[in-house]
Amino acid sequence: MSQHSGLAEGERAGPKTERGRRTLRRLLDAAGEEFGTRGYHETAISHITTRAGVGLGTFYVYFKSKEEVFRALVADMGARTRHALTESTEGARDRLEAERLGIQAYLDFVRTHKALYRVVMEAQFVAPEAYRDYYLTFAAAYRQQLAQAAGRGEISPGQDDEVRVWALMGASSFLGIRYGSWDDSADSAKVASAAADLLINGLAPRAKD
Amino acid sequence: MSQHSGLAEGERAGPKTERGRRTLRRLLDAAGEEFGTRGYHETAISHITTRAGVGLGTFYVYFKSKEEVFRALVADMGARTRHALTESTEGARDRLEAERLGIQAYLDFVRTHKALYRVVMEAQFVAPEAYRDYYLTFAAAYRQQLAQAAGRGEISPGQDDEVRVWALMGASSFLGIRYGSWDDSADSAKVASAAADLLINGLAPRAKD
Amino acid sequence: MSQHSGLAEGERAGPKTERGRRTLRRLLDAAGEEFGTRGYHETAISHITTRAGVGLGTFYVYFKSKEEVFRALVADMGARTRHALTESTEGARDRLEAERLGIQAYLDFVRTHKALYRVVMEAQFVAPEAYRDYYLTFAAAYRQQLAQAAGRGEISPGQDDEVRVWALMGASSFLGIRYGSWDDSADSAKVASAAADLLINGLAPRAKD
Amino acid sequence: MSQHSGLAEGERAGPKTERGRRTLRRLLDAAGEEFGTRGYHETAISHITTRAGVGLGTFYVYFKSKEEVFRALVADMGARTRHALTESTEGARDRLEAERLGIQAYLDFVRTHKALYRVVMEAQFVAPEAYRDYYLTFAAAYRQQLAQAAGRGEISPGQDDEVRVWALMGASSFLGIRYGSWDDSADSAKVASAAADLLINGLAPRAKD
DNA sequence: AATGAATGAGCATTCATTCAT
DNA sequence: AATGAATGAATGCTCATTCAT
Repeated sequence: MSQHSGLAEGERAGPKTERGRRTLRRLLDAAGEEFGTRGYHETAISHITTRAGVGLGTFYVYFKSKEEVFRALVADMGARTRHALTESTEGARDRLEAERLGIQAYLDFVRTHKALYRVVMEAQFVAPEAYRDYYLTFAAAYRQQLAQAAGRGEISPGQDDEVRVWALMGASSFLGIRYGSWDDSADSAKVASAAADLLINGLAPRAKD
Repeated sequence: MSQHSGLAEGERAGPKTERGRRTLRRLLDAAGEEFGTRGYHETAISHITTRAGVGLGTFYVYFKSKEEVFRALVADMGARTRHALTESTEGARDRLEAERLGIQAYLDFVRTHKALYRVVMEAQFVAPEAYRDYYLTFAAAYRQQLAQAAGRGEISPGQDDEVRVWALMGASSFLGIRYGSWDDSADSAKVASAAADLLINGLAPRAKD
Repeated sequence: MSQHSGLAEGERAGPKTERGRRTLRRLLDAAGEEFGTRGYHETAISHITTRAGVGLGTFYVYFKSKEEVFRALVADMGARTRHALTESTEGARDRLEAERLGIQAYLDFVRTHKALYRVVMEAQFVAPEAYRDYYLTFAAAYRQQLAQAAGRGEISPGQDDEVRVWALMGASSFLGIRYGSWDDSADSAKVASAAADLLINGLAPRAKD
Repeated sequence: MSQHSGLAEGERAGPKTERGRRTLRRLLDAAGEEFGTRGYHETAISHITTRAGVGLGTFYVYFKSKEEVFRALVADMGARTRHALTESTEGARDRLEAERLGIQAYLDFVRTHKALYRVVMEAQFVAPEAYRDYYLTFAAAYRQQLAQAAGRGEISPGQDDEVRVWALMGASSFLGIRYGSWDDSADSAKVASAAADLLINGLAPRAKD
């Protein structure tokens, strides 16, 4: 689903030499780290190049602008997240189990990629189209999963899949903020379990209650 | 719960004269509009004062810094949102109905306060504590509602109310982005209904299915 | 014909305080000096503000950009030159005498305004429209003088006044470079006399020759 | 007087291989085109090498600096202009006719070499010595022509040949700007005729008037 | 209370030039 | 001969904030 190229789609021909490729990767990593910790506006290009251990001008050999790296990072992050989720739910028995596994995988992913996660969030204001793309791509794939699962009878048909998808993404996203970014001390399996319980069975009182 | 004072809690004593109060309100409104449409970093103090029709220096008579107005705006928005939600769910028969009403009210609120809504979102990066406060305050009240409702048997006890609250806030929040900010053409009652159906009954296949 | 305002036409409302007016004038003078001696591209805004004795940011209180001061300077110079020429030829008996007086006045003007003169020349490349305007305005006025003089029989009608005007402006201009900018040791009256002799009587052999 | 070598006088030994000579020519042509259309300061070496279809580093195999190519271009242009003028006036009956032919040839030359002509003009600010040389060389040759013609009685002796030469060059130069660069729609023969009439017969009223 | 002028730290970006291959 | 990667000095411009009036 993605080769983790680190290169945004539509990028112009990459570096020709091995050295060039190494520099590019360094720059990308440094940018992710800096943007992710200081935020877009507090990050100066010189912060990135210093961290990457290259000269200031070198940055502009690889990127047209500050925004461009940022966008590349967001796209890269989208591909990686989708990849992680796909992998984590591969072994699920059915969609309901996949939901739980997905939430947990997402939490863990956020925890291990805090910096890049922040980049995605900030994209909302720095590169809105990139942010939109991120979630639109996500939503489209998610909807398909839901439709297929409904077809197989694994989940209820629901009233509107687009609405369900956004509600589900929102739930995970906020749990990611609360239990991934802000406080990562909770047991992610338990959080995922409690969340899955809500999303699978709903708020309504159960028979046994 | 709030008188829509437009003044953040903890604000130092307000203006003494009527003229002063008017200037303050103008500045606050202008700031909301500017921050909400151009974003924090693209907004210059001069944009705000120009829109407010006052001199540049006047801004600093009323606020200590750019961030301060921003924070005041976020706090104000939090109070207003809570107020709107409280009002909207007042007539609900039970918690389940309140959920649906709350979602719809939230969507409508976002739609009618797009600019200020954006301010809240951006607070995540501009004034993280304000953003945290916003949701923490929200979450606390929400948890209480849930606990009381569970006590009354209106909803299932669930595994972890903190988790449920964040999942529910996330769902609404993303629906707010999708159907409030990005595309406000959909029927908010239908969206709320579909969302409430998911959150109340869950994804799991129903008896009738 | 001009009030030597130092302000380009179309300038937005000027400074409101006396202090502001003084700062503007200082900036304008400093810019003229710097551009005139180092050239546009070698001049940094900081050179100008340092010379003017104001802070760097102050520059941008009065001008929108580096190019804007430059253009203001060109326009100002145009007005001043026209003024000087008008004055110098006021007492002339007829057009022929006016030509000689004009050339000499022009030489003297260039010599005493070397810096600003250079600015005009460089405008050709920095602000072509300003340069065009400069000469177009000049040419229009000059043509009128010629037409009136021809009507009075003071000069021959000629084949094409536009051509004559440009040839005459070119002649003066180059003499200005040669005897004004490059080498100002020659007697400007003699140069003007020799030039006027050529332009009035032509190259053709004279009767007495 | 020149073989249009494209190489400035004083250039260090040229390329040894045929390939090298071709690269040099390409670079020179590309530089002329770029400098001539974008101007010196807007032209980056990379523009030149891209247009020439060679690598960036290659430029420095052939030129020591950006200014060096520029100067080479100016010198080349001087040689070519002189050549064109010499050729155009070869068949003239006398100096007066040569003047007219020269003006027309100059106009036509400017029109067909707009880019390079701009380079010469800009030399005034980029490489003043080159510009000086250009006109000094010109002036020297012109003076000689005038002196000889005066000796032959073809033109009046005049008061000062240096002055005459500069006035004449200026006239042609400005006509070149006005009717060569800015507006090349006029009939160059007519313009030359009107200009020659002025320069040959002067402004003074004629007998027949 | 109101304001406009002044400020300078800060930053993105450009580009001529060098150099190892 | 050819080149692409690397560099860092240089600079235009923005803007939050201060302050004298």
